[in-house]
Amino acid sequence: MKIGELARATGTHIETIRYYERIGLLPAPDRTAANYRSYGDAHRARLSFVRHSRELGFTIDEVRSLLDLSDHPARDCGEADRIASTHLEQVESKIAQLAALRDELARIVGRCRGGLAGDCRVIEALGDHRLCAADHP
Amino acid sequence: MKIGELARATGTHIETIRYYERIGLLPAPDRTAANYRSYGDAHRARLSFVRHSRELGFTIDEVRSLLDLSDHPARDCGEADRIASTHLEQVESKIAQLAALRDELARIVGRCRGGLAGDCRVIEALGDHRLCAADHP
DNA sequence: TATGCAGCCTGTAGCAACTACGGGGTCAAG
DNA sequence: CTTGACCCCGTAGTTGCTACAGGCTGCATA
Repeated sequence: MKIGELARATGTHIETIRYYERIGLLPAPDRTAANYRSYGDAHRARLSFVRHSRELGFTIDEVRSLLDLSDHPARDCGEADRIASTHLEQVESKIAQLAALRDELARIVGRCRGGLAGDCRVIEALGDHRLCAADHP
Repeated sequence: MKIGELARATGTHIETIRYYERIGLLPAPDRTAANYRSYGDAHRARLSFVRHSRELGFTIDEVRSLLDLSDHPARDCGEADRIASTHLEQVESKIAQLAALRDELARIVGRCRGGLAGDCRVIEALGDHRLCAADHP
């Protein structure tokens, strides 16, 4: 299949596919006589793997390691588990961070009663960290 | 105070301060005879405002608008409230997104029983979106 | 046959929001 | 008088794409 088709099949932008090829995340496919990229099912599977991993928030480098493992089925999968677990921890701490942030924002927004910017509690709160209820990032 | 002092006082990198000046977020301060930047309390307050806003996740452009309001106390603060509310919504949806992600990751990680990458459920799950419990970003 | 248009090619530049670096000037202490 | 901490500037790198510009290719239609 051509690049446009692969893009549609995987929900990826054409430019992103070429980008992944450039950075060595996807292998360079064969070319047609007209120099068009020509992909097969293996390419599609690999790109799906990449997209799915990216959607789950893994960095490109992590995806690289995961792909490498997937390419070497005889290797120990402890590394995959470690990458995923570490990432899970990061996601969890990011959630906690954002929750603190949300609380703070909600508190700030709740205090606005309209009127002039000079009296605005939102502006005031932004200027003075001491007005914060709790630590946030 | 000099830039290093301001940096320490606000928990900002020196480069970041210069960057903010370059993009017009902070006014260019006076210079000493040796061409060192020389800051006063107004600068420190403004930088604190910026840092605090950034920590709360506002974009530079949003910070610019908020600073503008803070510079014009006679203006209506509805805009500040709007920016903060919109941002709050974004944070909330980001949290929901990450929570879905966390659930999926936890599910994936939980399935790893060790062994070979070829049999690893983590790798498998990454390759096949259909194995997902729910929609994630 | 001509022509239009979708689709592909390459290479480069842009985005956010910094961060790092190289090569140099300044200043106070020892 | 030299050492080290601090400051200056300008530029390039980071992550993960995305968006051109300028030019082929391939197929359908007039």
